Amino acid sequence: MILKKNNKKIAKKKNLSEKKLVKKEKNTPAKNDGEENTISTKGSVRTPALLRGMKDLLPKEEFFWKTLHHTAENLAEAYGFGLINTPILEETALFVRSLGRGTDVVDKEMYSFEDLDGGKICLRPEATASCARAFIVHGMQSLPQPVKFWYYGPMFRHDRPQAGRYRQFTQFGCESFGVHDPVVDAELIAVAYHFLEDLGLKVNVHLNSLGTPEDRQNYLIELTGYLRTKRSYLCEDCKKRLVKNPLRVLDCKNLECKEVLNEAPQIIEWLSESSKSYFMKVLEYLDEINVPYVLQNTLVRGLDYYTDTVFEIYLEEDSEGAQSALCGGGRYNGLVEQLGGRPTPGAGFSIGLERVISVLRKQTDEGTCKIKEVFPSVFFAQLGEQARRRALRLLEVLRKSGIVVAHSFGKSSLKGQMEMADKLKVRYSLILGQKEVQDGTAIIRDMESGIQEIVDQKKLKNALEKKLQPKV
RNA sequence: GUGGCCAUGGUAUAAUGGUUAUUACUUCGGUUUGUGGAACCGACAAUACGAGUUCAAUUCUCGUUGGCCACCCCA
Repeated sequence: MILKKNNKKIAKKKNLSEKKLVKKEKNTPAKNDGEENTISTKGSVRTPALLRGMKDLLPKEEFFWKTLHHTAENLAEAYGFGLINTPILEETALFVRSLGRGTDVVDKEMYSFEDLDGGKICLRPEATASCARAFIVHGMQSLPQPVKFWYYGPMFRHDRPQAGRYRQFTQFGCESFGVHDPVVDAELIAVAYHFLEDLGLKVNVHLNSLGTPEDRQNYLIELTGYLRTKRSYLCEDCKKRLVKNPLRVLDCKNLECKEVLNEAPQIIEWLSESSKSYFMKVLEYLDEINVPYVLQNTLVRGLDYYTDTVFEIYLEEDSEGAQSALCGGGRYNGLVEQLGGRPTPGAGFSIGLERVISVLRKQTDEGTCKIKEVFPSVFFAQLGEQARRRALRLLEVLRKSGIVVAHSFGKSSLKGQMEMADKLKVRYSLILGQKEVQDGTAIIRDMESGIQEIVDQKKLKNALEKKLQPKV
């Protein structure tokens, strides 16, 4: 059918030049596999597209990812967190019960579907609930407390894609279960802060406390009461929020709403004495370990499970941009119980790595990025079949001694290989030709000065190590 | 989910209701075959998809898909 259509189209273009006609015909599929849309301008088969909001991580970005992973691993382990890897697929109920019905994440953004056996499952939209589940399932309440996890992996939310927002994204996060102590909160904030700081980012920690669920409930009543009296001044969105999730009115960006909020009751004033002093302790500990922070009494988090301390970390400059929240987290003392475990306090944070990388890339363009990519410092050029064989062997030796050597066996001309060496910006090239193979030597060429020296193949490794040592 | 802007080779771009779709970078090959950074030459390679208007659409219109931005929300 499609074939017919195409012919029709070609027939229509009867005044096309012969050349163009031939080209078009070449692009016509010889046969159709029965799939729809198999026609493409590029060849006879339509290339399946990248799904919306998804992203391929290409080798040119790998370096960032590697750095982030190392940084996360080192930091988390230094603070005594143990790696946990929970499945990407979970029971849908896990998130409905923890994040709460009525939150956008659960209501609109979950990739949930029916399993082959009829069970309701979904792609995890976050990892905290999974950690809590694992904590319960593996009876970790009988481990020495706190139990500290760190995780690193993909999360899924069917949101509308935007800069710094993908449907599959990667989070690094830490969770700490079993201890209700301000030190825990402070430590988590410190880890998140240092992670971003280690990457050379200047960030601000925004901090608030929601108190106990009772505090929150009392405050909520008070706040809703107040907002109702000012209802007519609020924007449309906030009117909806008033019914659905009044706390969110607090961080509305609308100016008139902000004005209304100036007079609104402050959550801090509604905290119980113990919550208040708990929060003060968190601040004191942060001062103690020199983590700067900003109090933000309008900061509430979108997920239901938070209690007491909540925080977000933003990039210091350009705090506009809705996507500038790099990290979010807080305490969730009721979570484990909500999921059917023994009452267990907990706290954690997670960092959106795509956002971090987008900042790092911007800095790289500006030349202010702290992270620098390491290139191979040696290139191996070979000439002729015998040299190629010998080169393979020598490369093994060099690889085992940890020297990163680039090569391009695909190119046969020395000229081509030298061009490649130049593009890779290596410091030295090794040249091995017919002559060298016979003499058992190799040429080491300093790419900057062009000076060459002939070295015995057996001494190649040592010679290179020596040359590379001082500058590295 | 709502609104705005956008869609030309791998990347970045030019142009046009009509004949060979511009240019640069990248990639590949070459300028006497064992030496890179320069110069020159050549090759590969694009109008997102579908429909409509038209003698003729890459250009105009609509739809789809995708991207960016803002909102919502969140990391």
